[in-house]
Formats: sequence, C-alpha cells, structure tokens
Amino acid sequence: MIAQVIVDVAVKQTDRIFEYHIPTELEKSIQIGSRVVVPFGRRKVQGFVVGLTEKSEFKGKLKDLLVIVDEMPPLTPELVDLSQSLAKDIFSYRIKILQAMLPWVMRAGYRKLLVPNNDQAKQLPFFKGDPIDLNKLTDLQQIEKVHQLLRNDDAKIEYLVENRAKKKKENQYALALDSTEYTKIYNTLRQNAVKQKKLVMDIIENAATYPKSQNKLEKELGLTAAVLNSAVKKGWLVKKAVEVYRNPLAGFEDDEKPKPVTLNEQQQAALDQIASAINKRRSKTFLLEGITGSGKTEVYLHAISKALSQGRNALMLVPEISLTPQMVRQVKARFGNQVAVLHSALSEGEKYDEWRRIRRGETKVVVGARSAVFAPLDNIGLIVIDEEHEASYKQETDPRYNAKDVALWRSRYHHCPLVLGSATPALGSRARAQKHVYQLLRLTKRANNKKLPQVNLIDLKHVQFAGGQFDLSVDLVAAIKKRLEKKEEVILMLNRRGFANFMLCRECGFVLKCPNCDVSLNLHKDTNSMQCHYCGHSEPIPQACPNCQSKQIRFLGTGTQKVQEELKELLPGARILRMDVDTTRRKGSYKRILDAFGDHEADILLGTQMIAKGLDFPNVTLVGVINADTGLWISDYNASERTFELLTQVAGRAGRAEKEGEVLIQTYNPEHYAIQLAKTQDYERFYGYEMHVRHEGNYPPYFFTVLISISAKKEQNAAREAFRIKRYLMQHLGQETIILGPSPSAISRLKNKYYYQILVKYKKEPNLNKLLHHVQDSAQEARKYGLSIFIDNEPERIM
DNA sequence: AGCACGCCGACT
DNA sequence: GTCGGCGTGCTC
Repeated sequence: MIAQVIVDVAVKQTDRIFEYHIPTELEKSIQIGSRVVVPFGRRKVQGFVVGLTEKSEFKGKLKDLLVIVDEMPPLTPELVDLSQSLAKDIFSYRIKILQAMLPWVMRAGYRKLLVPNNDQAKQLPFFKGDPIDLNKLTDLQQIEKVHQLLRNDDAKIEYLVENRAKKKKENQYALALDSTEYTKIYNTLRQNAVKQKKLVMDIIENAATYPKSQNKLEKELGLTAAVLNSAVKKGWLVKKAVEVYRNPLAGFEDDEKPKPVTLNEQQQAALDQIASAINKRRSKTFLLEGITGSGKTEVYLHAISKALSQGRNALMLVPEISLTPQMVRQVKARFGNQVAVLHSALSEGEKYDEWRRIRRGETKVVVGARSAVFAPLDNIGLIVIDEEHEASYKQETDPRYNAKDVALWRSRYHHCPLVLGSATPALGSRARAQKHVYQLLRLTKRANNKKLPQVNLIDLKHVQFAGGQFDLSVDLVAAIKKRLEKKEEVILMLNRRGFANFMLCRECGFVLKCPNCDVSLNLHKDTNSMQCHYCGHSEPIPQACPNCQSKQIRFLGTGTQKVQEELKELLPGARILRMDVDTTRRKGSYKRILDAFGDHEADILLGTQMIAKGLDFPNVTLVGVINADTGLWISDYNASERTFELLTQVAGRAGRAEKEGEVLIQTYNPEHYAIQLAKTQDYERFYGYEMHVRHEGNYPPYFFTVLISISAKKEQNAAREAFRIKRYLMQHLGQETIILGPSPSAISRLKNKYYYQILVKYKKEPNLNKLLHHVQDSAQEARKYGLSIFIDNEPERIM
C-alpha cells in the first residue's frame, strides 16, 4: 500500500503530494489523516497522510514510511478534504493549513544529532557520553572537530523528529491489600502516627473511592508525599502514574444551575426556523440580527440543545475577546462536561487536552475562538458564530483564513445550519440576507423588556475639560461621580493603550520613531519606556529631544494609562481597574480583573476595546467613551462600520439589569453619521446609509476585494515588483475590474521591511484565482532579492 | 526549508 | 591538490 503524504516543509516546491510505501506491519494502523514521520532527502520530517492508494505514478523507487505518530489519526477525512480546497482559496500551502487545524504541541520539533560510531569515539570527552545537538553548535573549534569526526567515520549524523505533546500524568494510589486488612493495620499503629492513622481510616471508611490521586489525598486529608511514600513502602498502597486530562474548566463545575428560561415570541420564532433546518438536515445560513439585550445567546443555547437532542453535536464560535469566564460559565452550566472550550487563555497543554477530548468524541459541544472552527468534531448538527461582524474571525497571518467561510464549508459538509448572530451584522452579511442568500431572523425587543440605554454625545470642540488635560470633559466626570455616589459601576473605553501616543519636540517638531518601523513610539509608564506596538522595540524615555536637545518635549495622544492617572486625581477614592493588553498579558489575569469588577471590588473599569464586547455586569449603569474618533479617520473603507459597531457594542454594556443605563460618548465629530446613528443605535438605518457610501466608492459588498502585499528589504525592489504585478494583472483582467495602487502600505516600513500593496476590486473574474496563483509562483523566483508577497482574499484591513 | 552537488577562486 | 563560498536543483 502507498501513502500520499503532505510533508512539513512549507515552501512552494514541496506544496504537493509525496508518496511512500507503507511497510506491511503499519498497514493496518494507517489511515487518512494519520500523522507520520517520513524520510525526506537525507532528513526525516513529519507529514500527514491525505490519501491511500495501491499504485503509484512515481518513476523512482518509493521510500518506506517510518512511523505513525498517534494511535488515532489527528485529522478526520473531512479536515483533510477541507485543507485542500482552503489552500487554493486563500493562497496558502496545504501544510500550513493542516498545522493550523491542530494544537501547537503537535508541530514537530527537529533535531540534528552527532552520534559516535564506535566505542573508541564514544569515550571522547567531546561527547561527554551524549550525542551532540548540531543545531546548537556555534563554537568554531567544535565545528571543526565535528567535521573531523565525520571525515574519519568516527561519528554520523542522525535526524530526529520530536513530538512536543506531553500527556499529563498524575500519581494515583490504589489499595494493595484486601479491604479487611486495613482494620488490623489501624490497630497496630502507634498513637502518635497521626497522619498514618488518618490515611488508613480514610481507606477503611471510603474504600470505594480508591484509587485516589495524590493531589486529592494531600488536599483532603492533609497528607504529605512522605506519608504516602511510606504507605507504599509498607505495602498498603500501590502507586501508579495515570494519564489525565488537564482541566481548564476547574472551578466552573459547581456553578449556579441553569435557570430555566422561557423564550419570548421573537426568540421562539427564530429558534423554530433554526430547529427546522437542524431536523431537515439543511445546510442553510441564518443571520440572527438582534439588538443588544435581545437574548441571542438564549436562542443559541436552545438551538444547541435541539441539535444534541437529535443526537448531533454543535460548534459555537465566539470572538476571543468575549470568550470571558462569564460566557464559558453560561455554556458550561447548561451542558456540563459535554463542553470543550478552546481559547488563548489556556496553556498549550490544556488546549491539547481539550482538543483530544473532542477528537475522541468525548464532547458534544465545542465553544472556541477562530481556530476552533477546525475542531475535529464529527456529526455536526449546528454551527453558531456569535458577534459575526468581528474582524477577528479573519486570521491576519499566514493561513489567512476566515472562520466564517470555513464554517460555511463545514455546514455544507455536515448538512447542518449555520447561524450568524450579531447586533450589528457585517455589512456583507446583512446584504446577503437582503438578497435571500442568508435567511434573516430579527430580534427587535429586549428580552427583559428593558429600554435601551440613553446615549448622549459630548462635543469635545465646545466643552470644558476637567483637570489640566484635554481628555475628560466636566460632564463625563460629573456623571461618573453621580454613579459612584449611588454605589453603581462605570465602564470607560479608550481604544488606545499605553500612556501617550507619541513624543513631540515643541522646539524642532521632531517625533520619536521606531528604528525598525515607520511608526511613532508610545510612552508606557508601567515599564518606564518608549515602545513600538508593532515590533516590540523598547527604549528609555528621552529627557530631552534626541534631535535638538531641547527640554521642550511633550508626550501627546492619550492612552489608558494616562486616563487612569487623571481619574485618580479627579476622583480621589474611586477604585479603578485597567484592562488592556498590558494588564492582561499574564495567564488568568483577564479572569482576575473581570471577577474583581464583578464582585464590586472596583468602581470603574477602564479599558481598550476588549471591554466593549460580551461583558454583562448588572451593576454597570454608565458607559463612557473617552474618544470615539480614534478609529474614524483611518484610511480603511470600513472605518465607519468599525466605529459604529464598536460604539453600539460598548453602549450595550450599560443598564443590563433593573437599573437604567446611560452612555456618554465624547467626540470631535458629533455630526458624523457613524456616531449619530450609534447614538440612536439604529443599525438598519446605518446599514442603509453605509451601503450607499460603499456603492458610491465601489467597495464591498458591491465589489469583491483581494489585497496583494509586496515587501522587500530595499524599497525600490518592493516597488518595482509591485508595478510588474500590476502590469500583469491589467493585461489579464476585465474592464470593470479596478486595480488600486501600487502604493506604500499605511505603515510603509515594518520590522525593517518596506511594504507596497495593490488592491483589486472586481465583480466577476472567473480566472482571478488562477492568475493570482501565477503571480505568487513567479514572485517565488524573486525571493533571492529578499522579496516576499502575500495575497489576502477579502482582507479585513487594508492598511 | 535543508541539504548536496558543482563550479570557481584562493591557499597550502 | 584541496578547501570552502555560493548558485542551483531536488526532496516520493
């Protein structure tokens, strides 16, 4: 038998099938989707089996496949199929996609070792008894020694493929004797052997609970490892290491039981439509458009129950940012340990374990962020994408897949409905619903009949500022004060982290920039440094202008750190929690901050856009947006849509329970339609207006887009290649198609590479995919000039 | 991507 | 005569 293998070498030339002969002893365990180790040239590499055949077209002699890594193939045939069509659609290599489908720990590690060939060489002090890792060798003399050993045939090179995945083991203690023996033992124990007596008594009373884990014995009985060891020595207990799953949901088990929720009429009507598609096994896409507080989540949960009751499984995607403990708790309470959760706050080991539970069919519901769309769940009866407008469903690095497209593919494969839910659907989704490509389901009433919070704009052009800075208006500060006096809580959003955005010299106009990128450095007070938010470069805060030595330097552009300081000054005694990338970097800190705020250990939660989504705190009655304009004037065609969405989402955080909510939005552009319509929270009107704008500008959803980005160490090389590509495209594309650029990207230099881009807008170009693959191939040849290109199908950001 | 092969100049 | 630097081409 012959295995068709995609090897772990992510380049153009190897992005195809390589065939291997399967040794007879491996034939019975190999399957499509198996992870294998194969010889490749003189190395060994990891690969994935994507096909099994009897005959090969290959002219040479096939090599033998070496190892099958896992007992159970990590990939299902479905995922193997998916990887093929997806690779073509998104201009990526198949191996990249296969790897994106699996937890990081399943990526192979490669080692190149020098091992002695004979006993004499083995004794050399050079080896110190162990093989030498050649990839870590830097010393010139040592390298020379290696060459010498190889020449004399005293040593050889061995290639090793390593598995990073470690299964967690736990010590368990089982009874070694008949249960009647333990009473006798107990009676022989000395009076002062307190711990031992405790252990033996537990064995007598709770014999059925054994084998017990070391952790449990230590925690429940207050024993130490020493006591357990002596129990093993005395022959009372036997110790064994057992494989266990890491449990990322520890602490969620004993939460409040699900309260039975009855759906209102609208929710029920939406559910009926979805349920009918589940029953009839129809791969239909629904757009569930529901204003904030209309109870979309309840509809999802009921629909998931429906799928489960049909004996099928359910996949639910949520944005990373709203994958909060609150959310996880809700699903977990409803479906218990049938749920697997996949998100970035888990350790790599935890992700691996959750993934394995899914693969082994031990879970029925998967909740996760973008990459969970590849969860190896079979028999899917429903896919839900919550907050479907979120840009984070599109991956912005190499396999540039959109989880929405992948979900659609899988819903067709499984003949199951796909539900896209949002209060502010992506314009494209809403347009598709208009054309009946998706079925529109609307929830226009708030589930608890609460009024929407009152939204007011504060025009920063005509306002008095509180304190000495120009960030917080007196109106906003007064409103915060009022809420604090009533012991209510406040959420404040400023979509910019750090302390200040840039350093400006008032003498010479110098702005401190990153040495590697074409952006200004941000001041961070917590680390006392100037930081680049793109490449991570960090340097000390200048005391004088680096250009003219003037002391007249200012740090402008307010970030969350600075607002936090101002608030402390203006509202002494107010307890403030700050939540942004800088305060949530450590594992678990996200949950800690939200728990603290939920327990009212703070009065104000100040954060970047990560606080805008999904949070549900009943005691929050005021939401303040410190500057609504931060995203409004960026050059992206969807800047208005993003601003409208963000403001509407964050406004939804106010007044979620009995108390009425209020929203204050500070802006320099109160007349802008995105902000005006966010004030009335009128999505449908925004949709109508924005569609008009897009139509005028020939932008999506009226046109499809592809972004070609070209980068090189030398600016001229990037530009030259970009113009060459444009000429090629102009020759082959139709009259109606618009080609913008090439132009330098918004950040024209990033990590010391120059970026140029071309945007293709088209309505119908049946050959475009082929043409772009050709562009990609031909650019491969120019790689020697340090040139690289990437192609982004339907980009979320054009910057 | 790695790795080898082959060509060429430089050095023992 | 041999070493090593880099361009080229291959990996079932």
